[in-house]
Amino acid sequence: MYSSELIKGTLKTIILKLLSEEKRMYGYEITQKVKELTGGKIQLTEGALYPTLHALEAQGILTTEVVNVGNRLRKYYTVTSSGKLMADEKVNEFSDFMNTMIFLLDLKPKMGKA
Amino acid sequence: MYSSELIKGTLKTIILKLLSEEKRMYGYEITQKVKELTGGKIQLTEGALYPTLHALEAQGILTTEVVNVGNRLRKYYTVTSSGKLMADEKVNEFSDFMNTMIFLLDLKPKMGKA
DNA sequence: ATAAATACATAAATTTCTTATGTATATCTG
DNA sequence: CAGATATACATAAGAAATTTATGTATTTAT
Repeated sequence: MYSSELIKGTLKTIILKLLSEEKRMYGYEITQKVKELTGGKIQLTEGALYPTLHALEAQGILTTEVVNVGNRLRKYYTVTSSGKLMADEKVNEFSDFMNTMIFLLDLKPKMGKA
Repeated sequence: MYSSELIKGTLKTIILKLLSEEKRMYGYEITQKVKELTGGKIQLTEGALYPTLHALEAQGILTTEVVNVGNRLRKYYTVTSSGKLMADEKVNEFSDFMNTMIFLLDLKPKMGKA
């Protein structure tokens, strides 16, 4: 787990990127997917996730459909077309930001398991 | 300029890294150096910078010496030995975090002007 | 002379996230 | 089968970090 300061500000970017790829996902599913993809290094908390999803919905970035599974409900989120634009913008901005930080912090590019 | 959300959480890392390289710097100098190195993409605000410097000093991460230049004062900051350790930790953590994000956001490594 | 730059500082307001709490069903484990 | 854990949502109080605004004062450029 990273110190929480670092992760701040990336939540929307992560949500929009995942939803851009996966068609639709529900909140809990997003937390699990992020945990899985990062080997537990990033764990989204519900208290941060749900309010953010609600806000994105209110802005027309996401739409929802509630589905009953067994006896429990799931709220699926889908990105709208403007949401896809925003997802690209956010990812590009973060990418650009990383390059700036690599230069500023004098980091060597790492060719890892990618 | 990046959306401010992104820059959040990187302030201490930036300060400590610069001070680790430059021996000693004063607050205004840090803002100018960051602005210069990032082509204006990151501009530290005084309202964020000074309280953070004060906090780092209170924690023994930085020490200060006030110098009179002409008729104006400059407060120079220097990293202590524990500050150097913290600088390395912060930079390494951010580097690790970036790798995680590159994977999560499916970004291609960019060989740029570096 | 006036504006802009240099150089510090702090306080109120805002944003964003953490922590805590609440509800309810489903599944695993001994 | 009872209790713990996992699934699945939600919100509210508090904390943390930053923005915006304001203040003081000197120096340099126009």
